[in-house]
Amino acid sequence: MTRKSEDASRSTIRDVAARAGVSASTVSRVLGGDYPVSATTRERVLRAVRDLDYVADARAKAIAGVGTPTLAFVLDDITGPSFAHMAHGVEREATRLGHLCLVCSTEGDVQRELDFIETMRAQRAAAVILVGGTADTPEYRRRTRRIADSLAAAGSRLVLCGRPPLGPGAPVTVIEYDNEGGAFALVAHVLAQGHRRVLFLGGDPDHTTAQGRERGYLDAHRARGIDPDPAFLLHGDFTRDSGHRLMRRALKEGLDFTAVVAATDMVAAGALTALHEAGLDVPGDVSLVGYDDIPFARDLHPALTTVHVPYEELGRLAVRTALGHTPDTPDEHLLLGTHVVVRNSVAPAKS
Amino acid sequence: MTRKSEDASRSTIRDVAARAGVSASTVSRVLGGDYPVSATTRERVLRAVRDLDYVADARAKAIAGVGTPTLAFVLDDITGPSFAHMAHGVEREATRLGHLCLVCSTEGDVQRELDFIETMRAQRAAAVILVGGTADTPEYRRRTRRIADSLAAAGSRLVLCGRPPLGPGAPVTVIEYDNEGGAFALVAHVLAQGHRRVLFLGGDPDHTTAQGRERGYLDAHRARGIDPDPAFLLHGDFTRDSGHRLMRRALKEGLDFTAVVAATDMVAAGALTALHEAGLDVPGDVSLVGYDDIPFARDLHPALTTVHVPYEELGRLAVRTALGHTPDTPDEHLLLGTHVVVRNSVAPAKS
DNA sequence: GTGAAAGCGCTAACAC
DNA sequence: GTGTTAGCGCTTTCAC
Repeated sequence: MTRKSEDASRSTIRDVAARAGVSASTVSRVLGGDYPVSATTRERVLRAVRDLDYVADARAKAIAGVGTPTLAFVLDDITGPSFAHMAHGVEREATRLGHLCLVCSTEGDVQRELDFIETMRAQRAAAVILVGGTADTPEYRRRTRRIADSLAAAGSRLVLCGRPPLGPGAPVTVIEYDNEGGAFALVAHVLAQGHRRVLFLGGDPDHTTAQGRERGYLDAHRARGIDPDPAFLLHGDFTRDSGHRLMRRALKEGLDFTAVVAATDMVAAGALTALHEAGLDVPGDVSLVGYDDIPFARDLHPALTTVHVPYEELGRLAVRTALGHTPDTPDEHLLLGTHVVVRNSVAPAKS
Repeated sequence: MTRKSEDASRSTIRDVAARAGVSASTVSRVLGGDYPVSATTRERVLRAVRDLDYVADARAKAIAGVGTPTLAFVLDDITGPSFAHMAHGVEREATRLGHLCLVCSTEGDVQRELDFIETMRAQRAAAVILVGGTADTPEYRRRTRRIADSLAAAGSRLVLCGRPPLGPGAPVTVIEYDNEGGAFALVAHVLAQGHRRVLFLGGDPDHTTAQGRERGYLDAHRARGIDPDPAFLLHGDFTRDSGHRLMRRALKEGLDFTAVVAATDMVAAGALTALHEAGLDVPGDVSLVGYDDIPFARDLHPALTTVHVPYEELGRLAVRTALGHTPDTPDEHLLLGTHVVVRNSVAPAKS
């Protein structure tokens, strides 16, 4: 039966030393691992440690130069399935590599993002991973570039995961996936089924991820010599509710389409429900596709044709590359591929 | 144009002091905020800070007694929607209260959980929040109890969020929701529609959450004087794939049921797809209900009847109560209510 | 108003 | 093997 400390909250290495009748250095040594200490001393120290339920203060160790490295990641909202998968990848790999993980959800607030990064710099985080796209403005690039420089100067590293590069020369690691290419392939698939009036349920027009997917949508049309009707480009966000709302609106306005491309599977889910509510059959009356290939996509009815994105892999790679980075490593930029997963939500166009 | 430091990685308060021609204490004072410092000195210091892109080491501040408080939360896998929502609640509230958040996914590995908690104790985290149910064994309780004591002795706090108490006297804060009650109401609703042969697609029989829901299922039957067929109790985990697998098996084995109760919405989603694949209509041929009320539940077809659980609220409350705890606060135990959300996946039994 | 000195909890270089 | 000392980067008395 281990006796509990009287006041573990204050128990320090010196308390342990005192109780064991040795010096603090000795305690440090037995706890530290590989250092010759006599068996009996070690025993006494260990006993004192147990009695006091002592555990060394990690912060103190850190400033003494032997801390557990930490890694930070910041995302919009962990609640989105694709974010969650990236986060999971980051988290797993960090743990595997013996790093602690600090998180922050910004709820899309740029200031929060900035503040958090500064805090991470103060924490001397080994790397800061920005997860997911963002509103891309010149101002944003300028600020982020500065952050990247600061972090780099401090021996840390900024990682953009699922977010485009900042431009040449910025000391950042970027791991992204091909939104444009994926959307292109997806829309090409829809067009190949004969659809010509294809609705696009997009996100925030300033958001990089939304932009990439929209570009793919547009390019796929142009590649076929089709000039997409601007009225078919709807904007919202990446949530289920946005998809539902947008779809209802399109229906109410009497937009004449035979297929709809949703910017994410969540959006597609909401859209699907709106379609069902309107008594429309998918894909009989209208075809529908999503993007992300979240696990749930298979359970929609009909099972959703979508684009698979290796989110977990993305997260894992982000930490691996960031942590593997040394001052002479060239700045890395990985672009992961995606592929269309054909299921049952697309049918040939009627006419 | 801010001049960038030559080597910000080493720039310390003394570097700033030197550059500003003052002492370290003075720098500390101007950065610290409320302390009389002459305007010109302050200006010089601030300039040096900018020039060197200096930011005080948070770890050092911490051991000097003025750190940013930190809070840790550990869960199985952020990828599950309900976990994600709890995490989100925790994260938001922590941020609001000015705390940093450390995360750890255990992937269900008990040892990982233990190790992480110990690490958090070393980090002097203000509270450690264990999110989600777990396999409940005497061994588990003993260990967790010890952890709770250690944490308490160190002035920290163990919080069980969505996990049952450890027994009397343990210094823990527990915020849970009523699995049993929710399941009871849900199953009662199904039985009220005349169903008598109701399949239960459960989770790990040792897992507290799974157990609670299973108890609710059983009790609802008994309350009606029905003795549920043990063959109708299937066990798996809380994933979509588990639901799919279990449902297929039940179908293949020719189990004769008219309704199915899934332990989570994810399980229900997989089950629904399996039902569809078998050419069965829901709720025409068989009724189906889930648990958790994840956003997606509305987009299943038919929209899923389920139990709403205030996950975010749960997370928020967990941190609020934990952080509000003082040595003389009585140990709190909050049990949040749930309610059935009736949608379209249940129909009256045929016969 | 500002600096020198002590101290936070730890590790490491240097003695013995 | 083990203790003493210095030092990590910061804050905070305590003097002046």
